[in-house]
Amino acid sequence: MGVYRVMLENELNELMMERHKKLDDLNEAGIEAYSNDFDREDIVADILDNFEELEAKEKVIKAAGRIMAFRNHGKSSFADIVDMSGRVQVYAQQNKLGEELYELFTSLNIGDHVGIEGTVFKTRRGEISIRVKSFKLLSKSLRPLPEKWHGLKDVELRYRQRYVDLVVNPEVKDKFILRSRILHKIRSYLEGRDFLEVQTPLMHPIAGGASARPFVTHHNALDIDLYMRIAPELYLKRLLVGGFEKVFELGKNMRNEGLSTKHNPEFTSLELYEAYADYEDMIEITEDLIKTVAQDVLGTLEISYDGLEIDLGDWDRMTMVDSIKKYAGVDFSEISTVEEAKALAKEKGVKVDDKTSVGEIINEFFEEFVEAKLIQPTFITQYPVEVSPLAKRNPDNPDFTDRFELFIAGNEIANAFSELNDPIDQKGRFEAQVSQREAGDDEAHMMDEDFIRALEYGMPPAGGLGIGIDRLIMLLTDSPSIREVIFFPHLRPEVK
RNA sequence: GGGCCAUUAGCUCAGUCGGUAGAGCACCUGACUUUUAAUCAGGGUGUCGGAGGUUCAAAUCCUCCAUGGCUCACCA
Repeated sequence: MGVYRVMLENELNELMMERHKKLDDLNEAGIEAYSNDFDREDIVADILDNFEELEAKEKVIKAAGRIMAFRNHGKSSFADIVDMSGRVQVYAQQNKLGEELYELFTSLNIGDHVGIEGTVFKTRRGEISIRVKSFKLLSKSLRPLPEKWHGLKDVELRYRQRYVDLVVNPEVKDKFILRSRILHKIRSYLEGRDFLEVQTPLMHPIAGGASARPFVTHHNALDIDLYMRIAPELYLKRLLVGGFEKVFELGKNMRNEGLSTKHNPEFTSLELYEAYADYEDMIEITEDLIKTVAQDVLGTLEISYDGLEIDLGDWDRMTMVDSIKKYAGVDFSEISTVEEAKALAKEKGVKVDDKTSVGEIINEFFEEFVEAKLIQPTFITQYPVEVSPLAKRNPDNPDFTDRFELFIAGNEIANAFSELNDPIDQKGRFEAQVSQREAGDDEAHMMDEDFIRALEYGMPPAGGLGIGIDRLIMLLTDSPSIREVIFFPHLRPEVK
């Protein structure tokens, strides 16, 4: 024991040395520093809620938690212990515990976990407290926690050591509790509408369903490379072929792209598919879902995000071409050839050298001039077919698809369309994507023969919807970075 | 990948013009049996992110590197 301390002596700062010394002392005294021999019977919130009754009955309560503060007064001491439900003060007195036990109590550190047995009372100042009859050390903490008043601010440390962030910054824990409630509410909402939650593969032989660079991994026994999924879309649509009419999957996607405040390599999405529905139905469900979740977890539809006031009760809608007319003053309904579109782009200073179709140029204009301006919830509809390889064409204008994306606060939150169920059209779209791939676009879709085969058996017409859950949670929790709503965001490996 | 900014004690932060490295919290010692960021007295615990360079002298000036943040590019 002491040997361990000596071994580490050169690597430990003085605060850690003190704690290792205390651990040595405990071991020498035969006291278990990591005991599991304590049956917690009461959680803090219940103690606070039922104080009068517990006090009247002189009930001996058994609570456990982490020590977060110490106020030592000589022959008596106060400490705060915290469990998942809250904080309560405990009060230890030398004449109640005996000299030896009392000394052990005062030698505890902030960060230690203890089990406390005692009765409740109120102090002069009216604070509900537990008078310690006995206690047990459940886990000796060997590292000092950050300062009690300022907490942990260093962003890098907060992400690398999220466990510490969660201990000392209560608002961080609250945010993740809210995240959990949002996920729960989404599930219960969809189950209420008779959707079935399903799980499809995370490892795909062909990465499909989105335009993105995949991660590659290797299966040893089969000796094949597999892609980590970039979207569950093509598998969920196979389920529509199989006869499931309302399905959703809430899970992770992985994309091998840069990191930013809006991008984490793995992120959570909701995808849902409803047979015999179309993108108009998806607009309805998107709006209703987000309103329901916001009202339920926030109690209001009026939210503030990054200093912007957003009314989730007020939803706008316009076509992509109309939005470009509105924000860029350019009318693409007058344009029919790539040459005209490129001339327009040059005039407006939009880079379109690598673009080969009007649709791609329209999309470029949209991203350049419109996206960031869409602060209030806005559905942008009618996307060009060239940038929508899985969406059904609009019957009246086959250059565009029955698709929408939802923007709030300048961020894309959802993407949905009437699903393309014509196998021949789908095959043609894949082929167009494959030639883009061959031309060097490694984010273009791959050909998925099995998916075409599935469509050939017949997929019912359907509406499909994808929601970026992390971005939705950012919006609902007023978080400026996706890293604030993901427990362990990806960072470069720690260098020592 | 480009630009800008940051990195000082376990944590939060000061550090002037280049001249002996500081505070609060935490921690240790002592006093104190109802405190509330308890109080009082004493104690500074450090590879100033790393490596070079300029200088009599570098936390401070210069170069490179590392990590992080913001931003642009990229990307749904």
